[in-house]
Amino acid sequence: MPSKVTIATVARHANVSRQTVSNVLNSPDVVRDETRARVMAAIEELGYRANLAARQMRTGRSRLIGVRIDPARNGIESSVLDRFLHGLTETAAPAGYRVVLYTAADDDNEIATYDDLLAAYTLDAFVLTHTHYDDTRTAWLRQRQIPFTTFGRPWGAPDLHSWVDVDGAAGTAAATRHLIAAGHRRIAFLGWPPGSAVGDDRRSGWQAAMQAAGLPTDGLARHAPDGVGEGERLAREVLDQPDPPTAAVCASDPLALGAWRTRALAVVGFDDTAVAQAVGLSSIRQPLAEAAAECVGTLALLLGDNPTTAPRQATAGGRSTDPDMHHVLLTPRLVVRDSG
Amino acid sequence: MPSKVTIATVARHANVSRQTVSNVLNSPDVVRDETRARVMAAIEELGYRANLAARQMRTGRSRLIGVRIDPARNGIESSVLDRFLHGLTETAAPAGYRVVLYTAADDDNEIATYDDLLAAYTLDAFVLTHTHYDDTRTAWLRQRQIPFTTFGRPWGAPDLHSWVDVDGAAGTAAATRHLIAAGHRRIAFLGWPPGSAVGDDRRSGWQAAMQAAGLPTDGLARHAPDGVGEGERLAREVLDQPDPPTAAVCASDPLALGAWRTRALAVVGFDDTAVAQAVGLSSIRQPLAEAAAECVGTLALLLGDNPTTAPRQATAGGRSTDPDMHHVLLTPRLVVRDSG
DNA sequence: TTGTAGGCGTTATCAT
DNA sequence: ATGATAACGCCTACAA
Repeated sequence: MPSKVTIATVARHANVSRQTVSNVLNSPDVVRDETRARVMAAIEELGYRANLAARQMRTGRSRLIGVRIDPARNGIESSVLDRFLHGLTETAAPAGYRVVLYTAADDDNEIATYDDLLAAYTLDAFVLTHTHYDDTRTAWLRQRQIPFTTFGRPWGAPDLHSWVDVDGAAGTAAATRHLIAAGHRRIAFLGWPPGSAVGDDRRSGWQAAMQAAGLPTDGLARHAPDGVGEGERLAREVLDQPDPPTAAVCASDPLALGAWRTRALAVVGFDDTAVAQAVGLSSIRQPLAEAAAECVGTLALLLGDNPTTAPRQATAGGRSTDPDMHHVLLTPRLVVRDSG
Repeated sequence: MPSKVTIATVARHANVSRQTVSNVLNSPDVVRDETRARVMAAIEELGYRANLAARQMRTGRSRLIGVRIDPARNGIESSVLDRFLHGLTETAAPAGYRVVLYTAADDDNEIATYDDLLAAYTLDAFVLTHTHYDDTRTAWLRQRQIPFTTFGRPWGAPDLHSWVDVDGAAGTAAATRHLIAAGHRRIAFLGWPPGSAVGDDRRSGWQAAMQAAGLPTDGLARHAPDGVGEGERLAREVLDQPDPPTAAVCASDPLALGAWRTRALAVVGFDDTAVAQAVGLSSIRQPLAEAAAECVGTLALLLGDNPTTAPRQATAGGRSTDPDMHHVLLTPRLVVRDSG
């Protein structure tokens, strides 16, 4: 039973005091080489691992990071969060952190959950997803000085915390340029109703790329809630007018799939979901693993981990009062398939 | 700062000793009504929450459950695990447990991770997914008496632990009967190469239903690795023979989508993924939220939680040596859409 | 450089 | 029924 190996066991085994063992772990440079080697050998041999609960009582740090998991909403978007979550888990582990999941119905509910998670489990930090206009969560966390970063910019709010995001506008712009290069001149945009931060951003990329190419956008944008049926409807709408488009940039894969169904448009979707892969839809793919890694890196910074220190031992420093905010904007990549 | 409220604070506030507060929390029946009420009021007023790290040092229990998260393999299956994970997180919380994520490349790697998670974080239990033939993980856990349950039966191995699963054969049987009722007589099965436990199971349901209806199955089964392209190829293969089928039951949505593409077969897929929903594929849907809830229930049993006790206080009993094994087999549901 | 002495917040044991 | 005391494993002074 390896769990019974404590720091005292190691100390006895290496003929040193418990304190020396602790030093080897937390301040290796303060102990003599020969001694350190002996202690390390004992640790190895005994398969010792520091008990985090005990450590936490002293340090107040749990090495646990909270992330929300959402229900598979439209059923289609899920793969995005899924990949992000996997990336987070994978990069957090070598940094000495583990990911704890929670669910929440809305912002208020999520804040209550923070409170609970903080009080009971003493989570070290949170990664927030799905940032939106009037996001109340960030203020709550900031006020309490809880370390956190968001996957998503602080839309429409002052820029007061670290964040990581993917440049949606750059994605739709790239898609638009790709279609222009393929010879299209009339290119529509099918997106969500104005007012969703992410949706507005994606639309702006199309608009900018069109304007940069000297192409008109009047009457070429249509908006509806997400969905395949809606996508098809919007597509027929733009097609059913004088001088119809020959291509469409879409804010999501479902919308794109609907448009693609008409077989009358070249189409590019967004998020490169399983659906796009399955039916051969061109789509814009977010670098989610990278985004996750950046989130972990940001948190490590916030938590005062020394990057040069070995993962597991990295404990020392108290969390600095206000490290520079970290802002990372990643560029998505267009995946070209049959649809355009 | 609510985290500073300790059991001592409450004790002072209620004019009792710390121990009495602890009793109110862990053995409510041992304390006088009047006292309990006073303590509860203090707890409420102060917003006290037990510190789990400290509790863990005494009890050895972390109220943390480990679950593996996989990379989005084929990119299509992800939604299944995603929904399961969400269900787990959601039902674990009211039971007083939180879900911790980890990744692992293979069984050996996963076992090493158990070791780590157990030693460092003292996880209380694990939920294993993706059980398979020659699964080495369960033996390791059993040997160490680590509480766990699997989502998936112990395929081809002695039945020595609790598990929850969905009856795949029942699903394909239902799909087959549905197609028969719709008038089909020649019904193919498109699945994965023999040797995958889940795949073999799904095939058996089709076979049984066909035989029960007195219909032949000779030459109507085809196997290939998962994928849309493969599905289409298999479909053409069965169609390209004398007396071809008019319908196909498939082991997965990608295979079904490929078959559906030929427009020559009625088709039913498996897992009701986002793809099926998007393109209107009939598919068999696993009750993943229920499965997750059953897993949590099983673990609660294994961990000796008293179901009648309020969630958060439920701590008392030591884990009993060998509670009855829990086996739950859930029935999936056929979702009928355009494809058959 | 190494050892000794608390104490983090809980719960279990044992008195009262 | 309630209260004092010890102990879980670790880390951080401080002393040697």
